[in-house]
Formats: sequence, C-alpha cells, structure tokens
Amino acid sequence: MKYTSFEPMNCSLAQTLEIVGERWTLLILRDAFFGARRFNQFERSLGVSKNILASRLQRLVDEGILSKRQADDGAHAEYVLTAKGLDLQPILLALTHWGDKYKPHPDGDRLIFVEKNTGAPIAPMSAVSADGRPLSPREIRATAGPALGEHRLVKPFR
Amino acid sequence: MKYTSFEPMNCSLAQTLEIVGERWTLLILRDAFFGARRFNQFERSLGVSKNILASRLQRLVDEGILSKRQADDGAHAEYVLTAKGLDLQPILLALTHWGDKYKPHPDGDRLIFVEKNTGAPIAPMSAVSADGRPLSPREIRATAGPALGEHRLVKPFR
DNA sequence: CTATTTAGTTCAATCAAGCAACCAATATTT
DNA sequence: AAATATTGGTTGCTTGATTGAACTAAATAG
Repeated sequence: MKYTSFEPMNCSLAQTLEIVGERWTLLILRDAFFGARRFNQFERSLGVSKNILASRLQRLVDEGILSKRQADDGAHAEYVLTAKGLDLQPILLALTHWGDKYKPHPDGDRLIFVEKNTGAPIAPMSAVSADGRPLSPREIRATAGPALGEHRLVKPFR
Repeated sequence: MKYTSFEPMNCSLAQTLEIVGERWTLLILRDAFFGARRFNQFERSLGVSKNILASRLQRLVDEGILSKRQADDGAHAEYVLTAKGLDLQPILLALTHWGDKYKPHPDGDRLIFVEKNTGAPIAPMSAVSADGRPLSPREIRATAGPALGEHRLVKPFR
C-alpha cells in the first residue's frame, strides 16, 4: 500500500498539498524564489540528500512548476520558476509570515519583504475583501460551488 | 538518525513547516476551520488512521494551535482553534486558491469563500503593498533583517 | 594530464505511514 | 439490567519514504 494520495479528495487544498506538500518541496521552492537555479545551489543551501533533491526537482518539473533548461553557457542545466511556480508566492509568504510571528528569532526579523520600487515593507498576508479590506477568519464563510457534490465539508459539524 | 529537523534553519518558512508541514496536518486544520471539533469528525472526514490523527492532534495542542478541552456536555473532549491557529488561515486560503486555479474540478468551483456580511467573494490571495495594491512576485524583494546573520539566502545566487 | 566540481543514480539502513487489533469509558438499544 | 455500539484512543506489525554513503559520468580547473 502506498501512502494515501490526497488526489481523490474533492478539495483544492488537498490537490495543492499533493504536489507541494512533500518534505523539502517548499524549501526548494523558497530557494528558487531567492534565485537558486542549479542542482548544487539547492543542495548546499538545504543540506538535502541528492536523491531526494533530484526526485523533488523532477516532480516540480513534471508539474510545470519549474522548467529545466540549458543555461546560457550551454553546459549545465538550470531550474527556473514558471508562471505556475511564481503563483505559489502567496503560499510561501503566508507560511513565512506565520513563522515570523510565532517562531521569531530573538534578534528580530530574519527577512523583510519590501516593494522593489519603494523599499516599503509589504503588508502581512491576510485574506482581503474584493475591495481590499483585510478580513479576519470569522468574517469569512465558505459556500458550496457547483463542483462540491454532497461533500461534507460545507455542512457545519455542530 | 531521525528525519532532519528544519528547526535549526534560520528561516521562518522552515519553522512553520516544521510544525504544520507534516502529512495530514493542514487537512486536519482545514476541517478545524470548517467546524470539526471531535476526534471522530476528523477521522471520518479525512479517512486518516487513528494513531496518526492522535499524534497530529497532540502535536497541534502542544504547539498551541488547537486547545483540547471538555465539551459543554462534559463528556467528550474537543479540539478548537486558538488565536494562533486562526492565524493560519491565510496559509490555508493561499494553498486552496492555488489548487482552485491549477487543479480545478471540471464542474467548476468546489468552495467559494465569501464575506459573511455581504456574501461577496473575497479577493484571491496575493501579496499586497502597505497601501493595499496587489503585488506580483517580481515587484517584491527580500532584505536582510537583524536576525539573518551571514545567511546565504539573501545573497543572490547569480 | 590529473584533480575537482557538478549532477546525478544506486544501494542499504532507518524512520514514519498505514492498517488492524485491542482497550476503557461512555451511550444506546433490547 | 444486560448487551451492543460508539468514542477516543494505544500497541504492534508491515510497507514505504527518507537518509546518508558510495558510485558514476561529464565537464572544468589547475
């Protein structure tokens, strides 16, 4: 028996986790966002085993999150984020922001994300209304869309 | 040797993943956000093994993300999200939103998140500037904070 | 020409996931 | 009241994923 796949679950969260929820994957993507492209850069930055790294990179390429191509010098390959990969940024920022808040370093901030133009720090990740107001968890409700058959999630448990 | 811990990494993302990055954890939290409180509800909703579920719930309680308490009927225990747990919402929404976009159900949306008051759908998760403009990945830069010693992440790889 | 770096693959050992069986305490049915 | 089922777990076993080490082949550097 394999590890149970999340894919049969009719849930977008489960679908995403099936792809990026494996060990190391999000850290690999973090490094990709910081500019890592070569196998060796990921390996040294993370201290992950080569076989795991190779397998994760392959998976990300298969999923269209990274693309593997020859570097300009023709010699080695490099892995670069696709548009699909770049769209993972809110996930990484949200995870990072929570860690900043609840597992802070005693000396202060580790990284500060700023607008490239102005240098102003970006807002903390939050759900926002269509017109831009930050929303707290209790101000949000989930409603069933057309694809949510008789799925139990939307029926309150209580 | 255990699975290598992410904790020694001086990285907020790694710190968060160390806690919520395990298999099943984020799905458990999803159900908690949808109102699940009892052991049995999580078990049935997810189809996860009891031992795994017990261990994950325990971990989340230890981390202060869920609190375990006696239900009002005095009999059974229940697990409820703390403020720290509620703060994970942007993470779940970002993961869900990406799955909506890239692993959609053929019949359309699965869940639609709306404002409780107005019923209006919330905005897709995105980084936003301090004054509320959505920011694309290329408009954001990471700068070193005081706690980021001589960490390599901030130095561009290229 | 030799040594090193790079980008992997293959392999054995170990740890975690998954499953089934069990258990104690309540709740429900007969 | 007795029997049965449900709840909330724990224990133990098997299988699979992670890990680290050894190996390889190609490119690059000295």
